[in-house]
Amino acid sequence: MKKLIVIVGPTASGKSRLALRLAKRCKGEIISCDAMQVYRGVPILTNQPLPEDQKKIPHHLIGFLPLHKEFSAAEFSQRAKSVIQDIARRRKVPILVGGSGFYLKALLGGKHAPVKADPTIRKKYSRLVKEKGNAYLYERLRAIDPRRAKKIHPNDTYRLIRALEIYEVTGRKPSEFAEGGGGFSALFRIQKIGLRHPRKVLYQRIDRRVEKMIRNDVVAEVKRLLRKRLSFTAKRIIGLQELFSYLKGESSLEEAITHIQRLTRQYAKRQETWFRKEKGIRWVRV
RNA sequence: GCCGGGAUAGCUCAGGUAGUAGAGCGCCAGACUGAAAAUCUGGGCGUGGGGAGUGCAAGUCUCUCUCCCGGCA
Repeated sequence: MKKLIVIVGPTASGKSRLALRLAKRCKGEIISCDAMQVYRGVPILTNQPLPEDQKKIPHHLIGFLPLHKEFSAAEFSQRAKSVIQDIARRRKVPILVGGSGFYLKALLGGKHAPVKADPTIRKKYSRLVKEKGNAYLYERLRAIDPRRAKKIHPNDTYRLIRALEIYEVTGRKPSEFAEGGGGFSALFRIQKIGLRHPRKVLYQRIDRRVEKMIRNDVVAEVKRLLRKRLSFTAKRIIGLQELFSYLKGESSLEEAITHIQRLTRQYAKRQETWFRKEKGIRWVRV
């Protein structure tokens, strides 16, 4: 059976470096599993691997998508599957590297409702929430699919809307699309490596990384995007809004930096929560 | 030096008529069914600046000291 290496861990834990080392040693190719590194034009802001490293080792799913395009776990899963199989066919070792736990789950974890996000439907429900509150949406979901409703908190508008969207598009209960064993992950012998640091060290690394981003002139990178149309997904890149507000004179650079550092630390914490519960990871303390 | 205004959770601050304290943010923990770097949930005993006084009882009233911020000199 073919081997698939998966490297997980919070942001700034050193995943890319480890991946590069492994790839050199075992003729591997790297596939990024990162919701934001897919975008073109933001290599500094999203910490994409350096061009020189990408030249030495083939990297995939990095910096290929224009910022006005939406992206999703679904699309990631599709693309990653074909890239990984292609690598394996060429007798190289695919090395999946990333911090987007949900994307990893979409790829390895199994089935999901085959329903694309529909902006019109979502807009409709967003308006409903504003008018009648999320309790109304929750009751509506409970009426059609109590099983799914039970797993969603009434305040979690995001998931409520998604569940109702699935129902509206397919006419079937969202809970029918239950998780199943993924056919894809069965094709490989998966070896998961997790990177871990003491919390204090990780936070220091994050703070330093943000400072380095500034030194590498991330401000210039972001300035070019000021007047561009950005997709819903791309708008959520950490640091984008903060640097925009600096560029528009609404905050100082100092404030923006502190803010970005904090958001990144909070993100890293959530990533740790996600991966901590994941089974079969060999944890490496760096 | 004088006149005001402050000093309460890590930070910013709320706290009629005195009855041992809350909110936002942070922080910690958790969830996560194809927009996830998102979204959501749970967690607050803190020598109430120091000292003295009045009261059954003081963050809350009185006095005093220390420090901070305005204004006037």
